[in-house]
Amino acid sequence: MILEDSVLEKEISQAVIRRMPRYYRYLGELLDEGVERISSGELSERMSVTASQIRQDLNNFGGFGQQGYGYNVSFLYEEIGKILGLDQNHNIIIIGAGNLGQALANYMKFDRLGFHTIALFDVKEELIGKNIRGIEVLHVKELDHFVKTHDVDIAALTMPKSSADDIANHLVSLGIHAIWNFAHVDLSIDAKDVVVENVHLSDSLMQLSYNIVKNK
Amino acid sequence: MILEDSVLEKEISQAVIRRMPRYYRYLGELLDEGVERISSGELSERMSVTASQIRQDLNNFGGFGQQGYGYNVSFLYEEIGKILGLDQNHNIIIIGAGNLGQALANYMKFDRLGFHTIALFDVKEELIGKNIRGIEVLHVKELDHFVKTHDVDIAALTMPKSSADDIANHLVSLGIHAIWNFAHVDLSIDAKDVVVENVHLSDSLMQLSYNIVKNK
DNA sequence: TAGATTGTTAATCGATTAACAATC
DNA sequence: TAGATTGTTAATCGATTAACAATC
Repeated sequence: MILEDSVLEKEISQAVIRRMPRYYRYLGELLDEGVERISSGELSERMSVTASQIRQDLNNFGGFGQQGYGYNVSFLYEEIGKILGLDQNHNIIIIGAGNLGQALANYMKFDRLGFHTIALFDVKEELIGKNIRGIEVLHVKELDHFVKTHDVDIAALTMPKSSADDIANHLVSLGIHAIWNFAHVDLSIDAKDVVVENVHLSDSLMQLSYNIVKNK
Repeated sequence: MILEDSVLEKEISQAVIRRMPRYYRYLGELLDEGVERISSGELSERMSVTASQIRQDLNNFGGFGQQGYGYNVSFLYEEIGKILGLDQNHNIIIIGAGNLGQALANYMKFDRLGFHTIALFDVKEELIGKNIRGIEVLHVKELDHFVKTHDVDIAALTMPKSSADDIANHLVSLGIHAIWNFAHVDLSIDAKDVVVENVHLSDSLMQLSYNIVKNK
């Protein structure tokens, strides 16, 4: 039974996953425009990808379309939302209440997607007690107690890289399984069931820089 | 001659480019540790990639190693820096002086890499005149004059998505060729010689969310 | 010199695109 | 029904890995 499951369950490549939020975004726009149905051909033109890729991508998760008709926009939007886990709520804590941490806490867009920041943490006394859209900045020494008494799904690391690895491993030991890492390091976490998503801003800037120089 | 050039010039894939900043980061660490030379084998273990990929990647840009010896850390570090354009200065302006814009302006790390923020722009009166590490927040109405009188290499867009596309195209018309886009939209710029690097934070969060749900 | 490790070619693997039968 | 468009298989393309001759 277990064997059968693992055999049937085809792993979906991260290349596909990376494209799903973009589909979700475009379908949201179509929805706003009042478009009811769309074919892979039309969508492909809008998004500058091949229609083949769209159909192939979607069929990793099931047949959401109908021959001769195309895809129902609102249905597909909902389905991709479910695939991405947007049908459930995710509580976020942010470690590092500097500008970046505060910026993340301020994004109302994340709330609309089901991601709710419930606390920020920092070590700087002048930040403790500060309130961002009703979200309080707490001292890091309260982290353990907070995590044990709240439902925390994601920890965003927006503190300096020097402490990132220690904090990350500590959070994992507290039972956190998902880390959104903005620190400029690759975290070394041995636990196998922890997912890490990196946002390396300086890497992104260097990529841009490469393309600038190449362009000249 | 032109034909010959374009034939010889093999386009390097973005997959390779995306890995270069990571090599740069690890080499920087080795440098800090005082390591003088490293083989692709040792580096591959540290970075959890194949030695083959490292050699293949580097050889897109030239032979930086030596048979029987490996790679000289500081030389390779310098060379990758050059490839990524870190041997030159890049002036950045940030459009949108909210938390995210301020966070970017505050990153001293970028300065160390040669990326200097020289101004922020916003429309909110309460932000105008504010000073971040000596960088002033100006009103957007001064944008044209500023760009014409300064050497601006990169524009970072950290304002709401509603105005992102208009501003982006306006910046391009002012002669800016590189955009670091944090707005949650795909910019539609027709100019062919403009490079855009997107940082879609909500896409990143959704990817994380997918992996959380899959993990359960 | 012998040993180590690169640079590079060849083999494999995976992802994208094309094609088309199934079907609404 | 005829036309449109999907779902899916097959073909192509590109990226990764393996292998090894070149050479320090």
